[in-house]
Amino acid sequence: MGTDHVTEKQPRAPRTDARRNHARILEVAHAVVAEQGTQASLRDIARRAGIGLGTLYRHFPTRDELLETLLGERFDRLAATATALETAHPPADALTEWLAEYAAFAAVYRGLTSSVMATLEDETSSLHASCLAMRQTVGRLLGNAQQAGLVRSDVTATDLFALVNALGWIAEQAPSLAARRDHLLGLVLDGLRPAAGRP
Amino acid sequence: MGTDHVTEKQPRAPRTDARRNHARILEVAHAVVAEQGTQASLRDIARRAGIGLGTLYRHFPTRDELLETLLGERFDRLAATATALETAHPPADALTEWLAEYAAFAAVYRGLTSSVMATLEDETSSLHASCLAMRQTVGRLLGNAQQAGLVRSDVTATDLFALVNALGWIAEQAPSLAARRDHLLGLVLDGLRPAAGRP
DNA sequence: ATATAACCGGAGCAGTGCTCCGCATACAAT
DNA sequence: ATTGTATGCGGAGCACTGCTCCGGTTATAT
Repeated sequence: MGTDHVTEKQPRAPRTDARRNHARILEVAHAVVAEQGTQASLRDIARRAGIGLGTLYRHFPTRDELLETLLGERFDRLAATATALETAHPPADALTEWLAEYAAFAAVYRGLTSSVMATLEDETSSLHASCLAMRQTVGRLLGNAQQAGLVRSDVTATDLFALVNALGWIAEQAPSLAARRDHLLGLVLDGLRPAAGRP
Repeated sequence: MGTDHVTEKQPRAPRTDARRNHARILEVAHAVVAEQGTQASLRDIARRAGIGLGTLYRHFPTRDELLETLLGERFDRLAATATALETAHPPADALTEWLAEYAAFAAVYRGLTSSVMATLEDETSSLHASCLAMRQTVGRLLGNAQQAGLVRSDVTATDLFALVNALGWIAEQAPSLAARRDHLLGLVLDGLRPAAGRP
């Protein structure tokens, strides 16, 4: 049973119009989400992409799936940034710098923080993997800082992630608070430093 | 122009059915909001109260108005608690104790934190007044703690409110995080303490 | 008993997420 | 070039949301 040609089980490549629509959806979705946040209307995205709603839903059956494609790469890049910072900076600097970077990113995509938190909780989410990977990478930075005695040992990566996302949430609530984002981040980070006579 | 009777401009008391519905709405709304959070469907509330949607909207033209009646009293009580703590405890204890109380309250009403933050920003909201009053009262506690040198002087009441609401937000995101709420509150509070050689 | 102001309740509008399926079409085989 | 069909398209439709508007009901004062 061996046909000469490569006709094993090629499921046939997607049609050109499908590929075109796929790309167009991502293009428009990026713009709309940057404008209106992760809660943007999918109908609106379809309309602005000049395609039918059904088409959008076939390409991305759930909102998460769309966000995954939209954000997955960014998350991976943030994880890579963490790894880079790990070798190039002393532990404490690496951690604070990454957190600042993440906060800046969260400022662009409104609603991202909620999505991330929900995703980390929901294992069936398609965004789960990339979020978890990112958290684990940051967990290494945290571990380094703790080993160096620069961060309290009773702080988990989950804690840290929750806090930095909460700061992102604050910034989303009001422009005036967004301006104080760095200040608040500083306050929180000070809370993570070990004090004399504490674990 | 002086009629003997008291017919000056009495706008006439509300009808008994109106009073009954008003009370019933509040009763049901409390239950539903406690169950489903502040984003509960108003249609659902009307349905469960056994009244028409129009009736609900006439009694409370906006969601905020309903929440105001539902939460205003609680807010006032929280403000009163703050005043009580101010005289009964040393500055730092008073502040931390109040914050813990607020966090506990926020845990009951899901979505409350978002409402509060939005309300503080929106002066036209009917909840604005009570929220602002509460924040100002807490601001006094904060001022005392700062004067006693127990809290950094560059922390504003707005900062503090944002942070404690953010902690409430975290707890809403996942049950597992709700369990660590007090721990996270501790972390944040440590960040507020002044360090040597800092303002 | 009656007049009427106050009140009730739901139909209706515009929006949302999401499903389903008849029809058009890109592509392969002839 | 023609034809067959798998594949993809797009919108009608369902169930929900917040909110408005108004014809019919009813409590209350006369």
